[in-house]
Amino acid sequence: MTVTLKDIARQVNRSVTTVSRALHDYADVSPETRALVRRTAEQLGYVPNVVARRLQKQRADAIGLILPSYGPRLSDPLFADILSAAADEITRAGLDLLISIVHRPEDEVAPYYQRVGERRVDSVWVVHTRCHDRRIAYLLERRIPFVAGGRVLEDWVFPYVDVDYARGMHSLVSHLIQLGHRRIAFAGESAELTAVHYQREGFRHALQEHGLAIYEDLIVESNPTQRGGYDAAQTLLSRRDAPTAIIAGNDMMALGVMSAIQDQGLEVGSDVAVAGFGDIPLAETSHPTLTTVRVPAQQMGRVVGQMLVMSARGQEISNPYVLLQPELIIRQSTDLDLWL
Amino acid sequence: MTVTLKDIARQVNRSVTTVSRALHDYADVSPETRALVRRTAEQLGYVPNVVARRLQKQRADAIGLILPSYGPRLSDPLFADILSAAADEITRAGLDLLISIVHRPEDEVAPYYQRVGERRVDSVWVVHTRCHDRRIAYLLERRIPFVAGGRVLEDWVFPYVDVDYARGMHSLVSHLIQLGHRRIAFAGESAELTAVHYQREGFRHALQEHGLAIYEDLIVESNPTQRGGYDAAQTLLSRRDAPTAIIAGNDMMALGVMSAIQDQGLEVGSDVAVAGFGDIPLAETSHPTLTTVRVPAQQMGRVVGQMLVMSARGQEISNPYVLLQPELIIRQSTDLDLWL
DNA sequence: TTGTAAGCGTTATCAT
DNA sequence: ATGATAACGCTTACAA
Repeated sequence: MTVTLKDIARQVNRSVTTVSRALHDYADVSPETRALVRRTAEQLGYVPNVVARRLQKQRADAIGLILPSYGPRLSDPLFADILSAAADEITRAGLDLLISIVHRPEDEVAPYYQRVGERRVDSVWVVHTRCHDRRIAYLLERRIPFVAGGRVLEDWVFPYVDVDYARGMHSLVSHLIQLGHRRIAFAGESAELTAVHYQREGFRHALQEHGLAIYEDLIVESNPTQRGGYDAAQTLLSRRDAPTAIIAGNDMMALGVMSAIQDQGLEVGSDVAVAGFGDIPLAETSHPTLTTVRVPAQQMGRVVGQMLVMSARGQEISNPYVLLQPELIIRQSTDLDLWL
Repeated sequence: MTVTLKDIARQVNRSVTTVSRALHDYADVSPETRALVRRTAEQLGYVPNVVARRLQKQRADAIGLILPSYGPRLSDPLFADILSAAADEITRAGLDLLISIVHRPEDEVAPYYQRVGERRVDSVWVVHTRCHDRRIAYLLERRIPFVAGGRVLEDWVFPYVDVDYARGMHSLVSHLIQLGHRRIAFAGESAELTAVHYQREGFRHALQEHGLAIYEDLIVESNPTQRGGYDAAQTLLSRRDAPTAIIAGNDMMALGVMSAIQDQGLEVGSDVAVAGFGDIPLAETSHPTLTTVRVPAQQMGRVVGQMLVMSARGQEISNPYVLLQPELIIRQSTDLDLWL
């Protein structure tokens, strides 16, 4: 049924070797043979068997993404954009992108070793890094090629792409302070996550720099969902000395924060300012529109995709430590006068 | 560096054949040998090379998802949930799920043939089916194993999982009519999509059944985004004889519809009723909360995943035509009295 | 310019 | 109960 090099070879009365070389445009094949082989291959509908090639080349030509079900959800718009862009880069390069889901934290490292050991993939993509990430330690220890979406707080050396959350947070807090806010809160996901760690760091640093007090009870942890934002805001607003501004770790949380404020009969932007991180499409169309720190998701995806390709090919990664700069997008939720 | 069967064989002084059989629990291996082999494999850290196995078995043990960049976005919450559940089923079965992105409609069929021909995948998953879908025609013609997420309007026979949009729409329209609405609009994506076709069909059918006129100019097409819903609502509301209820093809569009209504100074739920399809998390937390036809995304994913696994294994699919029933979720956007 | 032969790591067939 | 041999489809020394 399926056509192999052997079939072509028989047809054109040449050896399999010659056919292989002809198809790969080797110089030491006569033009006539090359043409004949190509024509015949076309005619017979030859499609190379990549599995055989992989066995011979000892390369899987594939990249693995292991997605913790407790980690970034595919439905997270930002992550979806990153993933799309990365998948695009990877398929463009002729490699496969394999996705698998892992449910329990205790199973989170084994799949990496397994997939690489089994030769399913050449390199893996680690997402949602934590400050002290077992996965990274494991991969480094076993010398498994990988690229991380995010840094860690250890002084380990490995390729990563990350966003400068501290800087983004700094410009956001400065913006709020300029508007006169003195009691600013931050609600983020677990501080175990490197991203959240840097958000908190930027938060504290900005307050300090402006000579403002840091109220630790205004730094809270919550789920990275709209619901999580809602709950956190409720708690914060019920405090005596409630904050006049609430920053959320991501835009979905920020939308939840806005809901909570509105449900208390307060006005977002005047009574309480709100801001998020990400700049998902909803940020622009919410009521009021949402001030946010834009994360360059597509660029992240492109870059991480390219790095993964190099890593999978065993090439040196040209620029292995990439820190992308976010951009502050000011909208109505911090400044109602804005009519965008 | 990497341990193969040969290494184990040498170590235990047996043939490669025996080692292979021992590891696969064949009956014709002595208990001692089996134990010895297992122990040694463990000790040496043997990991089977699936590429070699695939070549020998002539199976890729993998499933391909080819995602049109103009089709369902990964960030579509519903699709993300379907995909997660399917990926879970697939990896549980020991198969790989490969994702690739295709950009141009003219390139949308070739990748299927290529991936299967190259033996990268055994079976493919077609999403976002259209009424007359070239992809399905192509796959059937070439006898490529596949499972479709959605039906077509041809009388072709192939395995699919779909949602009964017509029925969902019917109960939604009935609900609105009961509330007294007579001018109901529907804004959906292109009617080329089977899902939208059935939504329209259910829409017309429900009106007919209740003896109401069908105003064709209240059936409009728009992008499946919040923006698309916003624009469609603006157009609809500017008509003389504007509708008193607007149904959107999905929840994101419905949110856009709500924004447009609010921006015109009208109240959602009293002045104009709004409903969507999907029941994404945002539907429950929007202001007002959104009436919607719940799509059982996770179940869809599980089912399609299981079907793909059977298909990839060359097994007969036990129940190849699955039509899942949606559920009407009534919230404030059609009935402001509801205090949920 | 072309061909022969070996090898990638596994499984299957057929002996012993 | 075990082993020798071939085969899966391809690439690549090496030889001619």
